[in-house]
Amino acid sequence: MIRPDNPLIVQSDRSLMLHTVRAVVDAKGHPVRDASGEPLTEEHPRFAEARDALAGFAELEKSPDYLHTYRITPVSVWNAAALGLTVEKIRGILEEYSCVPVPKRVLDDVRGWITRYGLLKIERRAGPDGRDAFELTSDSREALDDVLGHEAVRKLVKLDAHKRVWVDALERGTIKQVLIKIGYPVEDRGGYVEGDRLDIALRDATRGGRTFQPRSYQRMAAEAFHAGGSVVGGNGVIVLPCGAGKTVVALTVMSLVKAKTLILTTNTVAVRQWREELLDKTSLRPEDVGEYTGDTKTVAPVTITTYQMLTWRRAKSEVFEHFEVFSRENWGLVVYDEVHLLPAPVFRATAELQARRRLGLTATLVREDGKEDEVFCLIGPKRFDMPWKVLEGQGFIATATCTEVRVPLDPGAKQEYIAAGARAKFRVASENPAKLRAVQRILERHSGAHVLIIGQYIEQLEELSRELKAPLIMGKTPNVERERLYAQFKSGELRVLIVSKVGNFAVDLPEANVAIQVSGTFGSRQEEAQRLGRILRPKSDGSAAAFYSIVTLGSRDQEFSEKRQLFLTEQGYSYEIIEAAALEPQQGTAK
DNA sequence: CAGGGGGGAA
DNA sequence: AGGTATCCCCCCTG
Repeated sequence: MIRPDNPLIVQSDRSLMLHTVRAVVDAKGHPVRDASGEPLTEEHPRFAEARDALAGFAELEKSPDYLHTYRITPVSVWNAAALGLTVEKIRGILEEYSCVPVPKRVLDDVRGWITRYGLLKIERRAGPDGRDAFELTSDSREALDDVLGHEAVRKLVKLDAHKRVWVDALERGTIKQVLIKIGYPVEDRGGYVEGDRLDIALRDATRGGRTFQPRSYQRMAAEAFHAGGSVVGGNGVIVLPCGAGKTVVALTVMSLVKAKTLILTTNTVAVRQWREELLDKTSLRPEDVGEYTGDTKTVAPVTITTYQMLTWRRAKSEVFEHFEVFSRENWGLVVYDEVHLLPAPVFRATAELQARRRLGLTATLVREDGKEDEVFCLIGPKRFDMPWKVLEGQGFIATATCTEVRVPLDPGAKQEYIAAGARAKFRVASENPAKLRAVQRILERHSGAHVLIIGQYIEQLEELSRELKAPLIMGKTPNVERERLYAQFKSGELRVLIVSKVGNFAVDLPEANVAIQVSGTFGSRQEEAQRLGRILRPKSDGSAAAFYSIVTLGSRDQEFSEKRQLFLTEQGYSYEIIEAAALEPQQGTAK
């Protein structure tokens, strides 16, 4: 039933336009105007539910005030399909919110994609020589012939006399990468090696003296990953907001798999935090958990390392030396922390790990390099997700307000901005000295708060550090120093901490409740989400968190800022936009 | 053996 | 696209 007052328009190019507001009309249907004659608008009553329904299978592309644009993409549909969304359900959602008939072509495209997912399967067969062999199969001979028509596929497979298609165990990952590129996401039913057994349990009242229970959604996520046993389950991605406790999901999965585990993460501090969590919340003893980093190289039944370690090569060498060390161990599970950041070379290493269970953890499945399909085929599809606002509603992550503060370009920097080339303009605008004053006003506004100031240009951050007399943590800050400052911040001794890109992720600072972003990496949606994530740990007093993004009015900085906000907007956060002047005390009450 | 500096990589 | 920061190893110093 199509209703003309619905908020959605579905176009045949698979773009979706969603109205965020509608005009306020009087009883006669005339627009109501305010005192100055401007027509009044109100949030469209079906906007929020439509936005939440679309988030399941479409990606937000643009979010100006009145009209949000989404796009339905193959990977977004495949991830939805992995969670059981069907063409009929998608049709139902589109028709529920659309104000015009849904073009048949859109549904045909979606049907085509969903049909192709799982049309090709990889099955394990006992080979003649007793070794495992893998067969690429399909109920559709036509589909098999179609992919065999591609040179890249033929190079990776062997056909036998019965025209059956065989894949070498070493090419199991590569064939999936090639096939997804030509539109065939394979269902890998090849199963896993079990790995060396490791007795690991979550620490509970009877074991450690202290009670620890995963939250219900953490348990659900772990079980969704594990479900299906040794053939279907056991690989894929769990998507949970920052601060929702993804580590605990991994620990729960480990207690289900009970095998040697390799954990890959982004940096050394994260390695240490993983280790502490493992020792705190599981039955593992210190000697069971090894750190493998630049500082310490211990391989233990549970080993934690960084992505860069995994792909490190000697100059001009082809060999991943450390990866070879890990290859010798019989892992039953590999955990990919912050899987959206997986560097491209890790895909190559991961292609060789297809026989191991693989758990990806992330807050945002989006990447800015468009390699979502590689994550999909090498780690696995999305197995579980939970919208940020749902967890916020249940009190598991803090309520947060987002504010974009627009600061005019400092007069002193104006000439420089005009003279700068297109490339340099972004940097000049990002480092706008006038941002300092806005930061100071925000600090006054939140006088008792624990504030993180986050930016990407070291010079800018050093300047802020001098002016605000607050310490700065950046790449060259030694780990000891970092840990000292983080500890001071946690204890409350330190109220304001400035961090460079180091602070983007994997830093657990439960007390932080205000974040001020002064510059960022171009239009990175995931970076914006990570930075908001720094302040989402629920506060002991249940208070709200505040996120500020300071941008230079009318500049490249402001344009990129719009792009950065897309993911969080998709999740239901809305940015209040204010001018810097509104932060000044004398005008503070005016709204 | 800890810590700092240099160079390379993605 | 855009460019910075970061992390790794190795070598040096005391």
